[in-house]
Amino acid sequence: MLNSLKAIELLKKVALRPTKQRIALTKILFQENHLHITAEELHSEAIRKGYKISLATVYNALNRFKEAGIVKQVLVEPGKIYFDTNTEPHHHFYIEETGELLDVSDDECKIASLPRIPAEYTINQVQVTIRLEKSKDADPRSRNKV
Amino acid sequence: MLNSLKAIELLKKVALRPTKQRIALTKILFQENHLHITAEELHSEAIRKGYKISLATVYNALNRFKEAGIVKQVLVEPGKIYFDTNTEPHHHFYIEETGELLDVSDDECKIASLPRIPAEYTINQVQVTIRLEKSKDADPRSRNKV
DNA sequence: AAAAATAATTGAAATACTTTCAAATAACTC
DNA sequence: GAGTTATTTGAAAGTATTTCAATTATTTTT
Repeated sequence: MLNSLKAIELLKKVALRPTKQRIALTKILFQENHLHITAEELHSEAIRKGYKISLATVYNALNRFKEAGIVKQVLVEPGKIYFDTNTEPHHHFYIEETGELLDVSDDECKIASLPRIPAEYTINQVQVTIRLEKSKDADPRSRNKV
Repeated sequence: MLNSLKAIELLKKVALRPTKQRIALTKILFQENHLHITAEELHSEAIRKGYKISLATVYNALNRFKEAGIVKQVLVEPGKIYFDTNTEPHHHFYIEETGELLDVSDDECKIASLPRIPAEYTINQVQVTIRLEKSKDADPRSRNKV
């Protein structure tokens, strides 16, 4: 977990007021390992850690963080927004049964060809989501097929 | 638009009772060109065409269609489910400003390398979403600048 | 072709997630 | 430290979707 000074530094760098609540969330979010977390989960974790913060503030903060470019949204499940602290170009495994999200580095998943982009548009983001499910049969030969 | 006989045929093939409402939706959905549509949009379209059908039924029907594998869900916008009548492996352009979804054929977007799949899991689906935005330099005089 | 069994449709209520509101509070500027 | 500006908050509202239980439609059985 980040210390408060580092958290304040990060918030100031992206021109966000380092309030008590944002510092708390920043400390939880920006760890060594990247995180995939919903607003509700982040709120629970903050409360568990003893911070006094409302759910509305967590939603507000995450939206400011997103605008500031320090988190990204990931949409893999209907009606649920995951926030990803990894803002580098990368992709995801999504495990349907558990709702678990795993990072796939840009290196591990290369796109060979992209289609022609419609005129007047530019690419904002290319997202690859690889949806996984528990193998239904024990036969190893049929695994990893597309 | 499909005729009723073709619609009934399709529904029977996937073991769904061909009710009046499902036949109506099937006729709207499975056209020459593939469709990306939300439940609300499909409901409006059905009403506009003169069918008597409730929104709850549209939601129910789309979920049955999804289970039967004749439509697929596409998640590109928070809190909104698009249904795609193209069930072949393919990808999408998503235009942020308009909420428009465009198909990208499998051929046009080739993935060169996939990461190692975690043990005991199989790939269910690989989705590539290419998010587009209107090029910022719409003014021709400002083009080609860094 | 009834009768019995099964499944689908419906409006309304419930749910889940997220945003908005306006008042109180906190953080910044001078 | 006074004044300005932004943030936090609980509550209410908003949005999309699901569930409910009663009614109605469809299929199966006889």
